[in-house]
Amino acid sequence: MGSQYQKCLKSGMPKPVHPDAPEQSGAFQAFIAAKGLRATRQRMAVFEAARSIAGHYTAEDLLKKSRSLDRTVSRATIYRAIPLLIGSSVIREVDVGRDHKYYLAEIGTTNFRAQLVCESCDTIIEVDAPFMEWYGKAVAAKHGMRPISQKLQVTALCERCQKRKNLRP
Amino acid sequence: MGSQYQKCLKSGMPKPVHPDAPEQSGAFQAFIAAKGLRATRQRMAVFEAARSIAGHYTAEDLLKKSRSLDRTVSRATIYRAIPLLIGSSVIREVDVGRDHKYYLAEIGTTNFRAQLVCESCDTIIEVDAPFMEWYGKAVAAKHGMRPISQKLQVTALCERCQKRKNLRP
DNA sequence: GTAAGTGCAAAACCTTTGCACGTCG
DNA sequence: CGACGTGCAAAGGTTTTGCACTTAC
Repeated sequence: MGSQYQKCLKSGMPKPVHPDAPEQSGAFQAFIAAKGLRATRQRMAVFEAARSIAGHYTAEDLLKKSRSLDRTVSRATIYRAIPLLIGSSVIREVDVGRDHKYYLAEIGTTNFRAQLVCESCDTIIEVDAPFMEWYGKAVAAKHGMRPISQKLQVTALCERCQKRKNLRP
Repeated sequence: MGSQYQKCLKSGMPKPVHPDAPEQSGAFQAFIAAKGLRATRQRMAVFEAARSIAGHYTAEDLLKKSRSLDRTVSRATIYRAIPLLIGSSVIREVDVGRDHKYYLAEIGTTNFRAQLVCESCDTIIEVDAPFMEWYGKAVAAKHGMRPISQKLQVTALCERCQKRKNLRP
């Protein structure tokens, strides 16, 4: 935590990539350029991979997919690229307290989202919960704190796993 | 995750220790006995330590405190005792996505609690949010899932850290 | 050309586990 | 006694980092 990349992103971030924009790749390159970074072959491969995987995926999934686009992408590059992708709003990080974090292609909604996590199969469903954003901010303010972000996470058993006697798939 | 202890606790758990009961230690021993476990010197030391630390603490904090009561307590014993303490409702686990988990002596309230976490100093404030319990369950049900637990976490900057220019203490 | 970026492998970090010994009942 | 519990140290698994080599600009 707290790597050079994260620090770099916190200060003076150019405006985020707009996920709905048709010229996604161009926007990411713009972000890269604005930060004085370089659009390397590996970075672009990770970017393409990050956009193309459906649903929630792990860093390892991202590595596999990236390597299918560019054989030379290493694990270190994945972990170094992730903060850039988050900073440019290409992906979002979802930490549901499992052993690894999940990532998700950001698709434009700015609404607050809650995560419904199946305890058995780890499937994550995201649901809009705009009211929560207000609620969390109000709670923080009530305690003299300046709100930054919030997370609502419901652990549950999905329909399929309810039928399957709670076995991991 | 998913150790023998956790499995053991999931099935046929005797009724939890009542934190408000005056004879706490006795109740914990009762839990231990009901599970066919043994009330060892180390276990009782960890139990006493877990009850005596104020606020949120880490496994390492618990180890230090336990060792101050019984020099022979090892790190392994701490990690093996934690699921027992959780199972008997002596402590509660709080995972706010930091590198380590936090624990907290359970003090009787059965209300749902949200966590207000200071991003800078990691201080955790717990606030009753009974409405959220209903809300989370409703969201799960709406998606055909059977709710198990939920977590509302607000990351913010506490008053002290707002003044201190966000430096970690 | 030169500084940023990369791959590799080792390190870091909390937590878990295998094993031989200790001890509770 | 005999199984449960313990300490120690090593293993686990994800993420980070040091270093020398590449490469984008």
